[in-house]
Amino acid sequence: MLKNKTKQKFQAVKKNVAPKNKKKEAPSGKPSATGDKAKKSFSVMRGMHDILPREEKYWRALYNNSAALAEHFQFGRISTPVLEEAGLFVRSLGKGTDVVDKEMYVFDHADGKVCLRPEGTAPVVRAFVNAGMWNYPQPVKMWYWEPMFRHDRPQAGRYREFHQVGFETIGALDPASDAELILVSYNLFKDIGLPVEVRINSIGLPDERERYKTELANYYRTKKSYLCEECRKRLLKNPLRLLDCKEDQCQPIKDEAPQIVDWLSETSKSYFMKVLEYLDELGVPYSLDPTLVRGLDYYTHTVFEIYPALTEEEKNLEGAQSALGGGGRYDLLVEEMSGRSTPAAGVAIGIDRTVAVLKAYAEKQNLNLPKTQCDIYFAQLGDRAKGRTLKMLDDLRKSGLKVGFNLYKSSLKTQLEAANDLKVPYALILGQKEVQEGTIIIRDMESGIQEIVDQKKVEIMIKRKLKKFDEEVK
RNA sequence: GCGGCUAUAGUUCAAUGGUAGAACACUGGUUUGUGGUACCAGUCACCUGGGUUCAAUUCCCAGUAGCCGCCCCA
Repeated sequence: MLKNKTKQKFQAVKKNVAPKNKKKEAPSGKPSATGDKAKKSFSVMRGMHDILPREEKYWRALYNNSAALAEHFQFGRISTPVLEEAGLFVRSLGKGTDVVDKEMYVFDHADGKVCLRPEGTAPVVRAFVNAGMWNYPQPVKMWYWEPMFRHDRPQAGRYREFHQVGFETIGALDPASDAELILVSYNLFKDIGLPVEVRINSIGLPDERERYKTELANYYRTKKSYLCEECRKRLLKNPLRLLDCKEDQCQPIKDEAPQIVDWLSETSKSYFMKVLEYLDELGVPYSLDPTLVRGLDYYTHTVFEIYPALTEEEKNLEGAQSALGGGGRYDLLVEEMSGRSTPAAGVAIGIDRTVAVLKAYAEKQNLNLPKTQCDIYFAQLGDRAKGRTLKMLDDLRKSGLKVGFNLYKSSLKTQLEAANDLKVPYALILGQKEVQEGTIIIRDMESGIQEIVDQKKVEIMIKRKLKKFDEEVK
């Protein structure tokens, strides 16, 4: 849709421009460069999207909350390049994962294969290693808010350029750090009024997982004739994915399947239990999901995903059924990247996806979105007032007042309509007469009562009125 | 990457084998310097290419894009 709309806009613009070109070029007799034939218009590329000013409040709500949480929980902001060596992800995410095999934007470069980063954890770990952060006080806690790229087939909430906010704790092997990350991500949504649920599981260490995988495959092999086609493929290729199957015929088999928790060592198991204990104490609602096995190779122990907590009715909302975020522990990744064993855990949240749900939600619910509201509106009439208005607007800005205005409308009616839309309690009106007299009108938007005051006193008076207004509202 | 559905104004939707209409939004007016309601007017659209046809926005095919399911994931 966006593509077409953008195209149409361009065409509309072209129409307006066309007559001018004709006039200009008619005398020379040369054919117009723009001509009558449609000129190629540009559209946003597939799977990409513009973030328009209208959506900004949702992005800002999320960003502000992320930054506030990061500050409170003491995560330092890190920003890594969009471009990385392709090998970084091949080694960290693992060959055979869809992200690496099918979805990376890879380019040949004189220095070898480079790519647009498909995720945030590997670059952060790379930066950790490069900067020798072992020498920092441990653990090192970092957060990021960055665009990511994956060449996947687009869908609602699934873009080729998307944004993630992520939190990583490197250098701590402590169930409390797992719980802290879950708490931060949970609050990220909860604070702005979006209800979410946490699904959690533990996938232990690689050798435990391998043993389980064998066991799971053995179990499924005995039921092979009852499986759906897709599951038969999974059985050969990636047995863990059998747990993702949504086919009805496979459900009973899935329900009876061995669960990974039972194949974990005592140490792994008690680590997981401890994480759950912390979550209980924090009051973070979670559900154990034995079928949750995340796709990236680097995960160990705790894995979790965050889903919007939707009612049956809301599940039909566009793109609302997928995970908003996910993460887990990756104790072996730093060693894989550097040879130095360092435990770590992290979480990544899909911002575009969250914004989509937030938008759908905002229509029904009262969300804690930042107020872009103005304190007052400044209406002006006539050329002389316009010049004075700019000056006064600047003075009011310096005094900390948020002022709505439109210098390019001359009708007072229109300007007061705008003031009304902004729901400001007071409007200032500056016309020719007021400019001459050095005064300005303060209009009470509710009662319509107006008073004429000296321009020099307007700032103090309006502040006094606003204070009084706020008290009355409370 | 696979399967399906869809494509008309800024948005949400209509109608139509003879080039299109509403609501909301936007601009202006009724009110030559006064909003919240009302009324009036105006601007803006048939995704692209090919085929069938006297004639295609409409039917057919392809492309493209979006959405849904799968895959995967944020």
